[in-house]
Amino acid sequence: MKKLTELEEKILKIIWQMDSRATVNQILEAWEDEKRPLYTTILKTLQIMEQKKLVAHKKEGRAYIYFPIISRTEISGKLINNLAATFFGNNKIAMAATLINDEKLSRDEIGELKAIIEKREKELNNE
Amino acid sequence: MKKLTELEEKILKIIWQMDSRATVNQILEAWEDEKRPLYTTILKTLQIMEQKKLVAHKKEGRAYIYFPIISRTEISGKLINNLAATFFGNNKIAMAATLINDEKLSRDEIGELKAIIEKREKELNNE
DNA sequence: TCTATAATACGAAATTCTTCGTACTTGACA
DNA sequence: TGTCAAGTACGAAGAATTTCGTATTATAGA
Repeated sequence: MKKLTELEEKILKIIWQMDSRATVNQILEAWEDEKRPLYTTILKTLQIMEQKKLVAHKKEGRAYIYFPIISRTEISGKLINNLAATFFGNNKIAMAATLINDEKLSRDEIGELKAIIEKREKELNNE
Repeated sequence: MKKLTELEEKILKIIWQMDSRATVNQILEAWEDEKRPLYTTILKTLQIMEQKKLVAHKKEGRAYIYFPIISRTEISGKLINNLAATFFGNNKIAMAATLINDEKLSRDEIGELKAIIEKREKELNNE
């Protein structure tokens, strides 16, 4: 799977925020930050994304509802791996350390993360 | 700063692997995975990257040596934030959890990560 | 200093992504 | 069932990225 384009990524992000189903107009209304694209730009991009098997649609009432057909986990896993490879010499620990130390996690978040790690440790011991 | 293009990202990755300084030919020789671009493609891209203030060069012997003028931390921080925003509703803990649980970290790596977290916890307590 | 050649410069073609304009289709409702 | 507005289709223009071809420059070595 090739890297997502700028627009593809933004569109998917919004669809996910909308519980993984949205019409063109809903995507348009939910558009964040910079200037919104035209209705037809989003539609056209969705049609291309459909060819690429990133999304599919079904008709509901008058309009099409688009939904992703690749999982968020699948894409994000690939992107995380790519990030680790490109910027951290494939060292995921170094990447996690950046996340922990540079990205201003709060005390509570650090606590949560510790709990996740300890849970994972236990799981590994029981395998 | 806009997202890096495919080629820009690959070129930077290689330069970093080379201790942050490489000639066009060195980049070419170190090219990974898929088919190598032409010499002039890499050169041209470096020249464009220079306009964008991503790299600079100096002459050494007969050839130019290129080096990044943005820090790896700066770029990766932005990309990590973007990834968290796009795929994890801005929840960095969820992203870290994916990294820990899905990306097959070994027992040792988990241990390392725990140490990093505990160190960070202490720092937070002393602030 | 002359020459061969390694290296850069750069415009234009090719490709990919995004935008735009407009034609076509369809369903709600009078 | 006719109309109109909401929605889709789609080709072509525009923009950005990548590739290519060829001209120019410059240094190492004879």
